[in-house]
Amino acid sequence: MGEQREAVRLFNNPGAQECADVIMSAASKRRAVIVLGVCEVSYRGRTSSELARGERLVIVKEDGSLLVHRTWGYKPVNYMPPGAMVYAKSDSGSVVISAKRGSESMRVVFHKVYLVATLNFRDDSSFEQKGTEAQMRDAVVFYPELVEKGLRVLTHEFQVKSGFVDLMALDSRGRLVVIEFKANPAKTADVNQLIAYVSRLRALSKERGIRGVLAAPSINKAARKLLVDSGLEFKRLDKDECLRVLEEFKPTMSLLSFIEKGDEHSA
Amino acid sequence: MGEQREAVRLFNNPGAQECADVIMSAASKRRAVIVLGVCEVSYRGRTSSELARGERLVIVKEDGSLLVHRTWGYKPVNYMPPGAMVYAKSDSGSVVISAKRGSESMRVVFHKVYLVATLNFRDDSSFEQKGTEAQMRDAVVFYPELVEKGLRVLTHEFQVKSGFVDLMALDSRGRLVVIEFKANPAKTADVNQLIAYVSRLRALSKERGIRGVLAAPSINKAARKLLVDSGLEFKRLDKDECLRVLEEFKPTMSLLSFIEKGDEHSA
DNA sequence: CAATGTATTTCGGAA
DNA sequence: TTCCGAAGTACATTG
Repeated sequence: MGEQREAVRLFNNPGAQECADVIMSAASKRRAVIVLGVCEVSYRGRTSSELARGERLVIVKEDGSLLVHRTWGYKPVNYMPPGAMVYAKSDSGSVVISAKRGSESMRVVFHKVYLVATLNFRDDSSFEQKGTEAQMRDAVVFYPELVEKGLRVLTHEFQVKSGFVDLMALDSRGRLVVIEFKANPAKTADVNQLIAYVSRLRALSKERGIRGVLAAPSINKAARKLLVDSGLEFKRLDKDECLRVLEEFKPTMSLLSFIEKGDEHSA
Repeated sequence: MGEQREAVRLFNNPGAQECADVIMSAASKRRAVIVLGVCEVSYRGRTSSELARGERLVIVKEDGSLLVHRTWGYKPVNYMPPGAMVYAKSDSGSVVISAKRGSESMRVVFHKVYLVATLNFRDDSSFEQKGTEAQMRDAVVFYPELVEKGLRVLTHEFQVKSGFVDLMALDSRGRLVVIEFKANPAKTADVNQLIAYVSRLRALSKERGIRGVLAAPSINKAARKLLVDSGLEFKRLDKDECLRVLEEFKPTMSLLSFIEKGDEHSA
């Protein structure tokens, strides 16, 4: 017995009809195809784009995604996301690959095809990645001093539906403090969010002493200016510091979590 | 005479040494290479990742970017951005491709190579795209009725980077209108941006009649609620409509642009 | 399904 | 060069 499976099948300098057939056949079997040749590309959908004639690598993947790569750059110059319906046909000596997905459509016309290869690939390995996280908010809930001394947390759902979570607290002088956390360097949009929230809160309560604090590892210059001009505050909050606190309080956390659930039931 | 240039050079089932040589040779000539085969990948840098053995397509581009693609998904499962130094060598029957770029490094080990192809591609076409946020704004500048009848535009810098507010105008009753454009469906963050700007403007000028308009192709539910609750308005603005207007006014545009530059010099 | 945040974000333009 | 925000962002996760 030899190999049953042919991982790569090559078609060198195929005719237009043969090329179209190969692509359609692969698509029907849910196999990926790569095409090397001279093509032009047009796209209509979220925007419109035209890419004139040039030599490129086109990848039709088994999930319907379609990538047009030039010989430089990380990103494809044109593409369709997964889920597109892909068709190929021969048209007066050219190969036309078209893809549709909702209101988006893309069309690749190959004037010359150097190579087509169908891929019957096996790849079920999982992709393992380590080293990302941001549960700064939980850390602050358990150790409010990370933000400032004397802070008492009012809202404290440390159910991590990570999302922009505004924490409400009282400072040492009894003023309401709205805290917004960001795991990444704070941008203008983050400041806008805090401005919008605080301004709504002030409009509702007529309370003048409401403070707004943006807590993040860093903040860019424009954002900082906007923040200060708006009478709000920045607090540098290091991710590693938060993680250390979290580690330290981990046992307490699970215990408290249990107690709170008990409280809920008794309420 | 015949063709001088060979756009694609194929090496079918190459030996490990031959494969490594081909890759190194291509790299030295600044040519892209694609490799089909069985590989495993590890990456160290911004995070750490391991990808176990599987059949994949690897692209080494002429700018030093390195992409590992599976047969599904838009994104490469592993990659190095442009600017990496790429090396290839044969190591006890395997081909090892390594890439370094600052503190980042990636290593692809091919246990079996089905195909290597070096690409000597020509592709100097420009990529033209239409339908961006900036173009929506330009369209409204030339045809304010796209937003509402009687609107007069105050600020009208054509290719100004956005950042603050997109457009200031007066409505038919003389009220100040702040308009923010979004080419994509409007989200909460976009509403926040408008709230923040309008609230600052109101605080500064004590003017009560300031209107805020968010102009976008659509708006999601949460964003709409926030918008309305904040006393602001939504205006559906179709991308294609804007493009048609732009086409119509294109000659006028370049002329006006020229005149404005002239004004700057005379000022 | 919609909405929200993350990304080894990448990419381009302006300060 | 650095900074900053858009992207045809894609993608996972959670309500």
